[in-house]
Parts: sequence; structure tokens; C-alpha cells
Amino acid sequence: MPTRGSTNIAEMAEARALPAGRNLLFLREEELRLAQDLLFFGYRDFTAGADEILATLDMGRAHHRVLHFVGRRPGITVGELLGILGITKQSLGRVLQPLMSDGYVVQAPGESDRRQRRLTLTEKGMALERRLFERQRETVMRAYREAGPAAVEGFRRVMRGLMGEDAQASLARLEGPEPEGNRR
Amino acid sequence: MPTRGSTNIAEMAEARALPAGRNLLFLREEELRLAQDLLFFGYRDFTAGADEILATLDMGRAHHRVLHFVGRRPGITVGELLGILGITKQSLGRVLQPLMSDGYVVQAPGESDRRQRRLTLTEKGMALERRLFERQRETVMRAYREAGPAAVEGFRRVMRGLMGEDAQASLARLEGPEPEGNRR
DNA sequence: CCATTTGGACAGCAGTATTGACGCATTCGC
DNA sequence: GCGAATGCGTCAATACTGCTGTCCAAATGG
Repeated sequence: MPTRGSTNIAEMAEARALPAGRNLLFLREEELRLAQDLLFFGYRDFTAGADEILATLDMGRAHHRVLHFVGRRPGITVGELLGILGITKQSLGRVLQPLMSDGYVVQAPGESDRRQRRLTLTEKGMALERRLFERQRETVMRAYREAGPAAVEGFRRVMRGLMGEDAQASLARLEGPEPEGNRR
Repeated sequence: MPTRGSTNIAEMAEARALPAGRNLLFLREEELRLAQDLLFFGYRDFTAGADEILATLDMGRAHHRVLHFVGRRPGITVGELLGILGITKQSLGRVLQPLMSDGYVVQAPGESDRRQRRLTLTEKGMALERRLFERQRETVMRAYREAGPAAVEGFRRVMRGLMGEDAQASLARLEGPEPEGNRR
């Protein structure tokens, strides 16, 4: 039973014996381990700043996500938001209700379909979203500046590739043009 | 009260009026919004595959992280692990205890300092870690292949930049050489 | 008119993380 | 050698986010 450094994972020893050249068809052991580490640390620290602000308001990341996506798509319906976030109606309800009763978000019936509740940030909601946004801007701006424009483009390409089809579709919709007269 | 596309965030209209050229000193509004979206969707989908496997074993991401870092640093002490994960002793205890009692991880007193509990994966632990690893390899490999080697390098640079100092130090230690005879 | 869609609401459960306090064994420093 | 510091485990209470399941109301659309 191994208890020390070089364990008996055969593949690991094998992978380490390979030359340093990149072989993207067979992702080397160390390359993936590094990707795992980078994503863990990077995502954690990316969210850390906003989390601090949110904690003072008795909110969490889920609240931020709602503020973010409602801010990005004013007039979004509950159903669309659920699709983007990938959570259940009940989970959304628990963060959306407080956001509305605290005056960060307002809802209005859809014009063509009055079952819908179109969500919009209030002035208060925009102010908070902007505060969180500015906090994260510092983090991302520093990373982008240090890495350079070419690296930024590469970062975007890889992150897109990590997404599943659903997320890529959601992102395309977010980036895309505003739907006609907000009628979804 | 705005309910439609162009809200009254003055900066947004201003930013959108700028030419497309990158200005890294002043990160344009849309660039950061995109970064936020990419990180949210990308990280979520990156972890989704492993999460499925973990759910069948009544485990969560926290268990995976322990398996990952103990696998990366066999003989790591509890304190070092706490430093890397950035969580409290209590939180770690709740996932580490089950992992030990289920035979995924074993602990042994340190040789030079017997207060320490050095953690190591068992065969069973290595097998599970590998299974989770292989699942994520598919996701990352696809993203890397589609993006290309240059993009991968850029991705790494940006992710490193997102990390705070502590995380960068932790990562350097993980990537760095095995400490002498495992004596920390 | 009725099935479907959209959304709200209630109850209960699980996983992850927190703070604070206490206890024990071991090691370090003077 | 002895007190202080370190490494670790544990108890209790709490918060946030997600899940499942059930039920209900309003509006839409054949």
C-alpha cells in the first residue's frame, strides 16, 4: 500500500515520461490536472470580491446571478431566466422573491402574454449590480492586462469550449440582438 | 421606469459607442459582462460531469476536491489541505471523515512531526479520483482541441491572473517539486 | 371547452460552508 | 523542564443554494 510520493498509477509515470511537446489529442495527465487547479482557484477568486459585498447584504451568489442576467436582459421572463441559470423554479423563487420585496427587481405582466412576468432591475437593483460589477472588473481587468489581448482571446475560446450545447445557446442569445420589442 | 432594452445606465450607452478596438486599461462594459458569462457557464459545465458521478456515491464537489489534492500531493497534511482549499477545519472534517471511513483516504502520523496526519489515497480512492478525472478530461480535451494550443496558453495566463496571491502561491507549490522526503 | 403553458407557493431534504469554543497530543523555545 | 504554540478533532448552531414533490391560478391556443 503506497503512502509516499510516486504512487502506483501506471499512467501517471507513463505520462510524465513523455516529452514536453503538446499533444492535444491525448491530453497529458499534468495538463488536465493543471486545468482543474486553474479553474478551481480562478473561479473561486473571481467570485470572492463580489461575495464579500453580497454577504453584507445577506445575499449570496445566486442573488448576484439574477441581478446580472436581469440587468443584461431587461424584461426577461422567469422561464428564460430559469433556462439560463439551469435551476428549478423553486430555487429561483427563493432568491427572486427577496430581491423583489427588497426593491431590487420589479416584475410586470407581459404585453402579448400576460401570464409572463417580465423582470427588470430598479434603480436600486442597477446600483447594486453595478457595485458588484465594478468589484469584479478590477479582478478581471488585472488578469486581462497581465495576460495580454491574445491570451484573452484564447481564454474566451477555451471557456466557450468547456460549455455544453445548452450553455452555448444561452450565451449566444445573451450576446445576440435584443429580441423584437422584447416579445421573446 | 425603464422596462425595455436600453436602460438608463449612461455608461453602457457610452461604452457601446466606442470602437471595437481593445482598450485593456479601461475594460469595456461588454467585455467584462462576457467574461462573467463565460466563467459562469464554463465552470458550471466543467464540473457537471464529475458532479453526476459524485451524486451516485452520495458525495459532492468538496469530496472531489479532497481526492484531487490528496492525489496530487500524497502525504499532504491536514493543515496544508486547509490552506489550499481555503475552508475551515470543520468543513474539511465533514467530507474527510466519510472519505476515510469509506476507505478512500488513509491517514498516517508524520515522521518528523507526529502531530501531523499525512493523507494518502487508497487504491479505492485512486480509482475514484481517476474515474472523475477521466470524465473531466473529455470536457477539457474537447475545449482544448477546438480552441488550439495558442488559446490554451492564453487561457492559462488569464486564469492565473484571476487568482489572488494566496491561490497563486498554492498553485506554485502544487506544480513545484515534491518537498524533500515529504517533510513539508 | 379543454389541454398546455407560465408562473407562484408550500413542505421537506441535502450538501457545503461559516463561527465559536473546547480538548488532546505533540513539539518548540527559553 | 515547563509553558506556549501548533496540529488536529469535535460539538453546536446557522446560512446559502440546490433538489423533489404537490397543488393552484391565469392565460393561451386549438
